[in-house]
Amino acid sequence: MTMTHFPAEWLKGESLGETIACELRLAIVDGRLQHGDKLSENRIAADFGTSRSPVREALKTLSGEGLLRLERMGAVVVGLGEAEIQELYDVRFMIESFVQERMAGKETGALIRVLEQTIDRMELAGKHRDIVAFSFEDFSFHEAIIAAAGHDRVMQLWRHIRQLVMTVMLLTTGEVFAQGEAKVAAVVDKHRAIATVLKSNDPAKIREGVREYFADSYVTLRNSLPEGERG
Amino acid sequence: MTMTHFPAEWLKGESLGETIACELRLAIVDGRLQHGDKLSENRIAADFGTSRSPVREALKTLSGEGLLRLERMGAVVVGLGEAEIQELYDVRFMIESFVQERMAGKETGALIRVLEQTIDRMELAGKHRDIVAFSFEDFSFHEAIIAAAGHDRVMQLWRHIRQLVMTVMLLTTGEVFAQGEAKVAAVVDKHRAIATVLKSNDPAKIREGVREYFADSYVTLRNSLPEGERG
DNA sequence: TTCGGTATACTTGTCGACAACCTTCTCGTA
DNA sequence: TACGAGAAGGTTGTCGACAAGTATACCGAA
Repeated sequence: MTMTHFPAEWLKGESLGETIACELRLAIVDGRLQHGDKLSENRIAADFGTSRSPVREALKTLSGEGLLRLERMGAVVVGLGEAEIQELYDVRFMIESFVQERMAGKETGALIRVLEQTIDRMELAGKHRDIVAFSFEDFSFHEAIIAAAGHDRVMQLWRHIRQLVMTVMLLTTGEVFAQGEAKVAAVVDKHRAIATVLKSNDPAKIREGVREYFADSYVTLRNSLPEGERG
Repeated sequence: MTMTHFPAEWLKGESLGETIACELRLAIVDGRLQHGDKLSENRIAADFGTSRSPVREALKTLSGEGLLRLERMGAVVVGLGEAEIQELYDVRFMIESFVQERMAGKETGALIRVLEQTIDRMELAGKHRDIVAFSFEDFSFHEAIIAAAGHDRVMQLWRHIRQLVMTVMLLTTGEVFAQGEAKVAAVVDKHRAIATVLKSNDPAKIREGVREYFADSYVTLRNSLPEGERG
């Protein structure tokens, strides 16, 4: 699954800086840019045919996502190896645990409806083998849950990793699709399970459901990336 | 406690963009810039006597910290009211819980030594009534713990709020000092308690210690800001 | 050969300028 | 008066240029 360009419809209306950030992010996540590579603003600006300003903005964004470090002399790629992806799942787990446990007492009817719609669209995208649509719905599912908590500052944390999560999902979805329809269906089911425990409004069930989801996700991921994809 | 300028020694060697970010951050946190205020890059650049480039960088940074929103037309201040500060404590609690529980099994000797040194310096700064030094040690204490976990991505999350936390500490420390020596000593003791539970290496004790620390911190905060300080 | 110093090329931080866009105010018209 | 078109001012996104600082390469001397 080679994906040399970020889906154009995902960055409609975005600024040049955002676009460059998305392209560079994808290049880092899929391994075209590897750990230790040094990037120069001038060089990237030349590659993209822009001035340094948007590149500068993009590098700052990516640095904020932890994909690279801004040093005195050039930006060095940190990359996203297996350990880093595990860490990303740790953080997602931490955030979703916090958010979902916090939602135990609240009215979740509206959220549940949105989630079920999202899952249906996800299932449909799975049938059409539409990687971009599928991963987008997957992403939307989790973002909807986090947004529903109404915790501005946790939402802010999420904003710092959302694009990265989206990009990682885009690539892992490709791997999942390559493993056949059963695997795709399993992913859909996992989301239905989350929606179900959320509907139960039982804190213990929710906590366990989230824990299970992420434990399982990491296994899926680990199987998806047998050896390549090192960043 | 009016503090119209960010401590100069904290931004020695920082770029103009960082400096402007720190000054604006302080202005937002201490309420000189209030919720809903609109900021213009041109205006701020004129105020600071710089070009728009560093201002732009600063606004992006502050937007990343959630202190303002970048809209089509100007940046609008989100501010830091009581609810937002509570949320900030939520996030700190979430991060430190994750980090400290994760540290239960590890060798913490080196960390403990650093923490004890830090607490000693904190106590000394308290005796000298040195607000800047005291809050800096307070900040260093928590950052040292988080850094010791060795979890790059959680550290990355921390980076997004560290400056904000530092600024909030700077102001709350002023309030604490105003409440007399006993209160200052209590804050020092709370840190000693954290170091102690960490030394115990007992997960349950650690979890409870962290919980207690933050529960207490929020009470302290609430008492510190009786009605003013709205952002 | 190895070490020290200088020149060189490249890097970032900052600046001022311009174009495209949005908002708002004003003015002419119904 | 009410309303719509258009001008005017303000805003961001992007650009190219310059200065200051740093790593590197090179060259001469010991």
